[in-house]
Amino acid sequence: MFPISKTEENYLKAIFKLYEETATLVSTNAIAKEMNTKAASVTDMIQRLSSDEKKLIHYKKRKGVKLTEAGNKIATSLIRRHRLWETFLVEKLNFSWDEVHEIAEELEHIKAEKLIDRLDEFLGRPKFDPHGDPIPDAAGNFTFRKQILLTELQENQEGVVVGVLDDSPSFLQYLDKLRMVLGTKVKVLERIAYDGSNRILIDNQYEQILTNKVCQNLYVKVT
Amino acid sequence: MFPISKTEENYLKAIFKLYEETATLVSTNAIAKEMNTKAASVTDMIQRLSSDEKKLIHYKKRKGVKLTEAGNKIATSLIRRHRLWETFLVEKLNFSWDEVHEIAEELEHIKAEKLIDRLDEFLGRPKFDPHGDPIPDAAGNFTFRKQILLTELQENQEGVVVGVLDDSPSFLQYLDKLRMVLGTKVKVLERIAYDGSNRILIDNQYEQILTNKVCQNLYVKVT
DNA sequence: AATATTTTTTAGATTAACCTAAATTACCTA
DNA sequence: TAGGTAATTTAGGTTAATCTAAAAAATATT
Repeated sequence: MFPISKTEENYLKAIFKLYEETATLVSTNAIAKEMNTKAASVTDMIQRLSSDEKKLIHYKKRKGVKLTEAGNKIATSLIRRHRLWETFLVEKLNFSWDEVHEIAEELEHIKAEKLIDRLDEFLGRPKFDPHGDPIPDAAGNFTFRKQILLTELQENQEGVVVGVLDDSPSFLQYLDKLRMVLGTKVKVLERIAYDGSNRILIDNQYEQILTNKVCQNLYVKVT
Repeated sequence: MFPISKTEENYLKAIFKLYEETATLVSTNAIAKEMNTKAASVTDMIQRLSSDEKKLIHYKKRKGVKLTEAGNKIATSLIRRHRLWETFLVEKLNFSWDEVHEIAEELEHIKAEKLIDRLDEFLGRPKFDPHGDPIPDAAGNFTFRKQILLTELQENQEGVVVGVLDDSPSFLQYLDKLRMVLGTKVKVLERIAYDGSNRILIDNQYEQILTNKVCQNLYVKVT
């Protein structure tokens, strides 16, 4: 295989991300913004990545781009490396999850297969990184994070409201009063053993006690 | 501080190494050989590293180069990172000591101070890497590996002859016959409890039984 | 539809890191 | 010391990755 530069890898990662977010062909400008560079530079790189020798992206002039199978494989591998290193930094080196991104951004470009596999093993082949994002396995398969009930969230874990089990008007009205909508951030501050009630931080702003019953009817996704 | 590229770092490391080995000004050709590049490229880089903005090496045209204080600091930091990562790979990821070099060669260029400090801590602030080479501390100080007597080397440990205790001609002549000189590699294959004699592998080539008396008069450095 | 605006591409330059070939300097030995 | 060889530097060129400015195409607006 031809060698892929760090820069090329970063472009592939950006295209992967943008395509995932929008599910449409990715525009030159969108890539330029994502990569903090100029549209002209993006066009250059697009031409190289879509060249006959590389074929890492599909490109129709003035239409936009998306990854080919080969490009997708590389991007997935990068995400795997990134998230494994983030997990390492948080779990083994005691970084907090908000300070690991830039360092992982560097580490992810080291390609040695054996290194990644040993790291994966050392970490216990984790399926999710410290932000709750899935870590693709060596074959590139993601485990989708199932949504869980708020009662299943551990103390100090954070999540985002993604749905309800009980969709009765009274429940929804109650949620409304609590200012909890889809996308609201929640954090379990404390779970009171006595009655299963929960001290919840809503939107990083205010605390609220929620009963076990309420929490059993709220779906969240770990973040 | 101005940014230092990976390539510049590698040149500094090479100059450090060559200067340490020869203790004389390092020649353009020596660097070219060490870095697998051409003399002309080396001259280019020498000019950049010795420029008024950088001042990482002392350079007298056609005389050779050596590191400045600033250059030395960078090289030492690189060695620190390299050896810490090697230690990590061997001790935590179960690599064998002969397969870690190239991977560490990549990892060493990641500069985040905090990463290196946390890694150091995670490894228990080791003073030597898996090859027995000293790991400089955060301030750049090396712990010198004390020389020990060959009798103090463990079974299966390897060392390099660095001196003698007894410097009588008869002893030196005997060593000469054994083809043991300064720098000769030795490995303790077996220590015979009965009489304290030692089965030694010399220069990775031939075995020899050495008496306890001989081994008590030979200084080695663990490798 | 005609024009204006935005997006994308092209053209042409720049910088770091390399290269080869040629010129210069240092050194070694007869 | 003269000449020859080896080491070093200079000159000039290449490639990847960037940039700005301008041209071209697509999209929006009147």
